[in-house]
Amino acid sequence: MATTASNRYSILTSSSSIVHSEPGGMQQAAVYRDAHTLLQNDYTLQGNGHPLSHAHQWITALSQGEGAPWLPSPLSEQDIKPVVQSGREELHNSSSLQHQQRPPHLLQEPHGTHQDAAAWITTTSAHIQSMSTPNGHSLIYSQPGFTVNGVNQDSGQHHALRDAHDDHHSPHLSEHGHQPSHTQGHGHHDQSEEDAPTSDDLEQFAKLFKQRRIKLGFTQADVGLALGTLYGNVFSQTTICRFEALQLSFKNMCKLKPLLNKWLEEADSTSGSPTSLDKIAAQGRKRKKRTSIEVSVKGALESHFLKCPKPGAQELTSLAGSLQMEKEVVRVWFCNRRQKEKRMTPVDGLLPGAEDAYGDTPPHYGVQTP
DNA sequence: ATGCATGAGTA
DNA sequence: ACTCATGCATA
Repeated sequence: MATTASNRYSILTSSSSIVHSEPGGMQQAAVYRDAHTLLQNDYTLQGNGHPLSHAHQWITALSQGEGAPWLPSPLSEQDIKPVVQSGREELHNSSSLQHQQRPPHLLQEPHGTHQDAAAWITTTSAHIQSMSTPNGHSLIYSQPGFTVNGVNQDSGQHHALRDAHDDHHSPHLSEHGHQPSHTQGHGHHDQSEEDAPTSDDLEQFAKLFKQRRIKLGFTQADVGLALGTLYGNVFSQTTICRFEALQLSFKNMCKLKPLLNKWLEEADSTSGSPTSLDKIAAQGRKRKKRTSIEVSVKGALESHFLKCPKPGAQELTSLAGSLQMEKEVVRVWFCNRRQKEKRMTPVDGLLPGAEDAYGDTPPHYGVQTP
């Protein structure tokens, strides 16, 4: 049974009024970017040339009536983000908005042998492998070849311990240093510039950030918008939330930290003249309705994941078939699941013995969730 | 706070 | 086809 979900996407969603016009107060879509470097997150829409990369099944499967609702309209269709603001603060400070960031550090994927063998930090410590933190803290998350030794903590004035995590997997020995970039022999905490933060730094910062943010009375969504006005990069509540919860990849955390740090400074320095303002109006992107997978099915997927986190196309098909789900949904589920494993705060509930049986998921030690 | 989803960039 | 960054929609 359990075939309730996974079929039927609400095709009755919305009237197909594609075009929209901003009646009334239409504000300039603040599109930063004019002739500068762009990053990645700026959806440049044009009326034509839809990025219909992959029209998947749901379209063909059940979209004959008049096209799947989530499909971009064949005509005018823009996809900007509908950033709706809370509508609390409508102050506007004329901050110079600039667009540009791209931290010169943080190398890209080395993709040499292992896709994840990115060697970021590499502190100049002597020993790398002491996961058993005597202090019982220091979040070591060994992801792709990133070694950090959070030994020697200090400033015993914050969180004592979160949980009794005793099941430490075997402290695998990582390869040694191979990144003669620039050794940063920092003996103390100091991470405000462009240096590779350690996972500990990130954890610290995230915590502090959240605290300050709340103190200042901002919501995660507010921050996301503020970042947009400050740097031209808008972020959603989701992202901010994940940052605070350390649910992003290490690399991603590193990228966001400077931005959030800046905002923090701005925020509390100008704690009187709020910032924030425009929101890019957006409208709609027709998305596929979020399919909710039943718990029972999830369980099944989980099981398969433990066995084989990377099922082949064939396996996906059969699995999907037996579960009566679209293959795409299953595929995406696995993708998302894999991403979870790569977060700084790995998913809990890992059974002992079943580790990286596929040589791609390095064991991670990490604890979180206060 | 999270689950499912999209898309750009890669391999 | 997969990873990675990111977010809409939802619990």
